[in-house]
Amino acid sequence: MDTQPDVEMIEWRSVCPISSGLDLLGDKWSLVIIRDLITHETRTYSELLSSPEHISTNILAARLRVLTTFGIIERVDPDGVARNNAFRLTRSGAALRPVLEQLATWSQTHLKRYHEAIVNVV
Amino acid sequence: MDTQPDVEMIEWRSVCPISSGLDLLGDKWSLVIIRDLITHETRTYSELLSSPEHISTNILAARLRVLTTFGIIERVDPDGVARNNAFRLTRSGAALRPVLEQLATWSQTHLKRYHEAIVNVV
DNA sequence: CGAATTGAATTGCAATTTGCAAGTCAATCT
DNA sequence: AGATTGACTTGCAAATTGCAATTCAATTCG
Repeated sequence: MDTQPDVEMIEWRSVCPISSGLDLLGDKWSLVIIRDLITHETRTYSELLSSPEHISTNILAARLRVLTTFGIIERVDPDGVARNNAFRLTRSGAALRPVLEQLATWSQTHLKRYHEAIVNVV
Repeated sequence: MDTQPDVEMIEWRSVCPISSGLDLLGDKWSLVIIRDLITHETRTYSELLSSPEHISTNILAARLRVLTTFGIIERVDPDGVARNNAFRLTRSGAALRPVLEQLATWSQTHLKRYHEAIVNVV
């Protein structure tokens, strides 16, 4: 991951919208970050770090950069001091809500037998 | 990945259904395999290999094993000869269709500006 | 006002995962 | 019977992930 990630960084495996969505978001962390921003509106770097899944600092920074590059999240007050900045979903990012809702619904009904502590959020 | 994967192989990062779904399916290949089985009902190993995304043989075998372990796919004619076997979605796997539909819809509307060749499937 | 603290990262390195190429092995065609 | 095909497995290199430590500027504290 470079310091200035470009939109060209992603290799689209095919013209399929499903595989293309996964080319960008198909990893263990991106949608967790987006979940936090759906439930909390805005979150700072350290608030995102404090989520129960324990993302590590370098991975968080890298994902935030990519998500920003692709217009899924944006900084609040981007010209102020870094310390007080936070991230929020763009229109595009907010449009992922139905994807997460469907995933949550599926997990709640089909994963409970393997992971009893799983909770219902939808 | 062991030869006989167990349900214990996955470490659930939290009790959140979204992160838990991603613990199992949050990689670049699982949902691509599931997409193929949604659109084709049953597929053999080599048919899955021939998809345009070009999964490699070891990754495909590993993912099929995990998806089978978690009851998302199953073999057709599991007692026959391996050569003629194929995979198909279980009820649980078929229930992922809305997740993929929502992802496809999102990609079609929000990824086209970065990946012009993306096609509409929903 | 200077020192310690905090928030937002970056860097180095080890461990894990991914991916390519080649090999295995049993079941069919020829 | 020999070659081929389908379904994998194995070995190894490359890329990614994750942990720990470090940096660095902006507050807060004494």
